[in-house]
This record gives sequence, C-alpha cells and structure tokens, in this order.
Amino acid sequence: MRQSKLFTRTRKESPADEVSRNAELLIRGGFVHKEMAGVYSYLPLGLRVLRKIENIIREEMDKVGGQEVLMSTMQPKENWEKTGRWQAMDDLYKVGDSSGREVALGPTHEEIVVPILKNYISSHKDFPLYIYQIQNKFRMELRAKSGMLRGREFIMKDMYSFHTSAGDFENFYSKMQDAYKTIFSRVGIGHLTYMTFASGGTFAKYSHEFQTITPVGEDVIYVDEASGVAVNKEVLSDEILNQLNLKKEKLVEQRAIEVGNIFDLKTKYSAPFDLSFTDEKGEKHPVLMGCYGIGLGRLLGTVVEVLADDKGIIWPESIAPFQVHLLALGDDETTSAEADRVYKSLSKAGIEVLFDDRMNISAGEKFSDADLLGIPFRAVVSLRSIKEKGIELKKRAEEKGKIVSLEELTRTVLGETS
RNA sequence: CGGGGUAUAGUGUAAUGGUAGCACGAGUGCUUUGGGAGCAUUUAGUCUCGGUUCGAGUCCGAGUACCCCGACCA
Repeated sequence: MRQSKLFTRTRKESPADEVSRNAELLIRGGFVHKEMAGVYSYLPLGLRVLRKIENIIREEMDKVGGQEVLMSTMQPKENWEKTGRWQAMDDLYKVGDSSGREVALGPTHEEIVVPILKNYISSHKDFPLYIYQIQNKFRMELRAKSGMLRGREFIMKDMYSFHTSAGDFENFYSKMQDAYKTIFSRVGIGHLTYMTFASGGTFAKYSHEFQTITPVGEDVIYVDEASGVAVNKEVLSDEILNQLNLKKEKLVEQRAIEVGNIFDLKTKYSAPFDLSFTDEKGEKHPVLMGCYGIGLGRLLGTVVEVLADDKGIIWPESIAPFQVHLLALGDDETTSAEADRVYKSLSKAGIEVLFDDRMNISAGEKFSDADLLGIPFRAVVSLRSIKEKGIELKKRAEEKGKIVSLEELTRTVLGETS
C-alpha cells in the first residue's frame, strides 16, 4: 500500500476529548474515528488490525470444533421476555419502529441461539455442539470510558457450547481455557494476561475472566506469579484461596482489564426455551450450556494500551496492519527508483508493506509517523542507505537500525512472521 | 444515575462585555529533505434554544454533547 494513497493521515495533536492512551494513539494514527462516546468507526488501518485479530480468534475457535454463524442484531422482544431479561437487563437497547413493535439490539445472543437450536437438535446424537460468531454488540453503558475499552457498540466473539452432561461441559470448558490462553499469546499480550477466577453470578460454579494487567483496568485482581493464577477482588475469600491452593501473602494486587471471559450457563437459558434432548433411554433432559466471549475492540485497544511507548503504538507482528513500513527519504530520482524497487520486491514476496512514498514530506515527519503507526519493521531507503549499499532496517521497539541487503530484509521479515 | 469539568475552523488553542486571532492541516507557487522544514498566498470557526445588554465567544437560564471520579457492567 502506498501511503500517498492511504485513506487517513496522522495527526500531530492529541484529540482534546480523549485522555486514554489507546484512543489517543488510534485516533492520531488514523486507525479509528470516534462517532460518539463509546462508539468508534474502523478506518482502513484499524480494520486491517481488527481483521487479523478476528482471524486469530476464528482459527482458535475452529480448532476446538466451533462452527461460525452470524446471528441477527435485531432480536424479538418476546425472546427477551421469556428469559426475564427484557426488564432485568438495564443496559439493553430497546428500539421501536413506526408500527409500535419493539426489538432489542443484541448485547449477547443466548436469546437467539437457543431458539435457533431448538429447531434443529433434539437427540443426544446431536451433541456436543459449539456455535460462535463475531459480530457487533450493543450495550447501553451508563458510562462509556477509556477509549476502546468500554464501548456501547463493539465487536465481540461469542461462542455458546451445548452439552448433554456436566462432565462433557467441563472437558470442553478446559479446552476453551487453553484456546483463550493461545489467543491472548498470539495477539501479543499473553505475558500480561492471567486467567482469573471470578464471580459468575448466582448460577455459575465455573467462571473465569482473562485479565490483562494495566493501570487503566477497571478490575482489581490478585495474582500468584508462580502459578499464573489470579483471583478477582470480587470473589476473594479464604475459601476460594484454599480451593485454588493459593497463599494470601504471595498474591500481588494489580489493576487489570477483562479481555475475555468464559462461564458455565447450566440450564439458565435452555430452560426458559425448553431446549432439551432425548437420551438413549428415551428420556428428556435440559441441555447444558457454556458461554465464551472476547471483545475484539477492547482487545485491540488493550494491545495498544499496554504495548505503546511515548512515541506511539507498537504492534505485535501477528496483528500489525502491515509488516514493513518502507520509508523513502528524499524526492530525488535515485531514491525513488530504489524505494520503488524494494517495495515491489517485498510485495512480490508476499510481505505486507506500507510504502511511505509521499513527496515533500520531511524525513522527521516520516520517522514520527512510522513511530506513531507502530509497524514492526521500518525500512529506510535514502541516498545515505544507497551509498552504504543497502536498506536501513530497524524494529519499531529498537533504538538503532542496521544496513541490510534486500535479500536479508526479506528473509528477516518472513522469518520472523512465519 | 450522583459528583466534578469542558464546549471557538478538519485538529490544537487565544480573545476586560466592544474588529473572533494564532499554529497545524488542506489548496496554489517556489525553495527544502536523516527526527514533525522555509517564504508567499488562499481556505475555514464561537454546540443549541432563550434571556440580560446599545453591544454576548465572554454574563444568566435551560438543553445537548464530550471527558474524569463514583455507582452500574450477562
């Protein structure tokens, strides 16, 4: 992609109405556009990152046997009345049309997925079943905050699992714990993310949050570094500590943001809709369910929040919008021709390159933009690099670059991204 | 929802109740190119409604939006 053609440009000034680092950098870099409090549009750069996160999650969900669907955003009021949540859920968006009909804008999809399944499954032979989607969710947060971290419209992966026995559920639940750990490692925040024992409300024995350590987090958790286990402050008690084999004096208090959660729904949603199955003996039983969520926008914002430095974003290679930021310094013929050659060669090798081919832009501005955008590898072509018979390669997080050949550049980038 | 704060051009900011200015951006021309360049020139603005006043960006009232703290967050 030629940066001269890229839709959106960077801004030098921070927006006055954004204090949080994630939103500030994402807006200054032109990744997202703020529509209103807690609602953001994704621009080309932001969408590229979002798609990469989405694909990592999709891969891991498919690996555990998930089947992807896309359920409706508009949801019938009757379904919500059946579960009692039309009244009980106070962050539900209720929308009316001119005929007086009311619908909910989906904040979650138990009320949709369960009735759908009722149409198709009824025998124990249909189980287990894992259904997921990646879709926009709507929640009327009383207070949207922290940029991308708590929004009113946001993209979420939600999976629902369906089981005929508690044992089967527990097996799958444990598989999902591993899948989640893999996802957070793959997007680059595994080292800061802890599986955290949490409250599942009144109905759940099993509930875990995946909490990423950051001072801007909304939760307080207690981490046992040795075992990598954490407990949310909400549920901290001697009983829980004993159960988890944790010693109080070894726990470290941290603020953290919840990037994912998984929990046991038992029959909470299958019962109201009478979702049941017939076993081998012909007896009818309610279906057991689990639910597994990850907020993609929040995850994206969290990565920015925890990995950025004072110059800008630092994307992990796995989710960076491009792998290489190629800078042509100087508008002379020699530099332009050489940069163009490098651009074409890298592209041909299948490397995603953002080529800063803009004319009349000072070197300093190009460097600053590169730091802000946070693409993992920066490759500079200039009269100086040409004189040194190579390309200057520098990783975003490194201070100094080195001169490498085009072949070495290609190998380095491919090697580290494969 | 309680408390606090803010609202001026695309962005960031000035302006005792008295001519809305500066910088960035964007457009044009020339110069410049290793850490957010220079000159010239052009472009574009007082959140909404009401009130006070000879006169309101500024004062008063209401509304709206946004930010922060708290409460809330299957």
